[in-house]
Amino acid sequence: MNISDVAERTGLPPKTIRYYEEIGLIKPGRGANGYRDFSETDLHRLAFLGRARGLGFSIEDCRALVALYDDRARASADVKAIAQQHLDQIDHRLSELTEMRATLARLVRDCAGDTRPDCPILADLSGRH
Amino acid sequence: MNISDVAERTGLPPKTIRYYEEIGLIKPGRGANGYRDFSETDLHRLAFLGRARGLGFSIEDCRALVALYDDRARASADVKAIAQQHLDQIDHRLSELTEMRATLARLVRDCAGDTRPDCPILADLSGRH
DNA sequence: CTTGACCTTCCAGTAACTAGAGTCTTTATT
DNA sequence: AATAAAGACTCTAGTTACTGGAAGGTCAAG
Repeated sequence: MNISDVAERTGLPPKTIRYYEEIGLIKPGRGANGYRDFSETDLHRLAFLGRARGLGFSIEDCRALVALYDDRARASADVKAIAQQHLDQIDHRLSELTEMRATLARLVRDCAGDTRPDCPILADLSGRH
Repeated sequence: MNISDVAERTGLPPKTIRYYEEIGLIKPGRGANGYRDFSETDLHRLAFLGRARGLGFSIEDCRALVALYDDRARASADVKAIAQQHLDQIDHRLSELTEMRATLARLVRDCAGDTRPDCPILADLSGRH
């Protein structure tokens, strides 16, 4: 299977697929013409990667996850540990963003947003209180 | 004032301050020895930048915000537009993260996390249902 | 006068792609 | 068969916002 077919079926752009090969996440075969020749296994692996990335797992997380996926004898605890760690990161990021949002929303609300130069947003950023 | 004093007073690392000069966000003077010599104005500007970055504004947003800050005749609407746009981005990111979190939390909850190889997290990522 | 703490510049690396140039192969049309 | 369009290939460089490290100049203290 050629790269554009795989791109279509996995939703990943060809550039990304080449990149994943470059960093060793997949190792598709090659035809006589030098074109990559993807197997069904490659396709599944790429789909797996696409879903993991969609859930926000880092590339290195993905590398660990596919290794565990390949390992028939893995313990589910190993997978859970990675997922739990990622979940904690998400929670952290969420609380940061939520706080940021609150501050920004207050500033936006208090700003007249008209032609006058007076602006509480800039006043806040400048450190005046 | 030397760079390490500024670093301490603004909370920004020296490397970051040099970087901000490199990309034109600040233009501190120079002493006879070639050392940067920061004025109180530079200090305020850096503190402003630090707060804006802390609120998640991009460097380009910051560039626009300091320009507006410098412009005595700016309209508050211009500032508000940037802030509102950023707020929208944050809301978008928040909803993505929230959804991601829900999916991941369900997977983690359903995973036994023991020594058995059976793992619902991998099952989900592999596309099985 | 030397040690150590600063300061300087410049180069390279990070995450995860993405854009574009230049070239080769395959496929379709004339 | 010639040609043109589509699609494949590699390689370089750019993106964001820094960060680390090397090599070298400067300054204050003992």
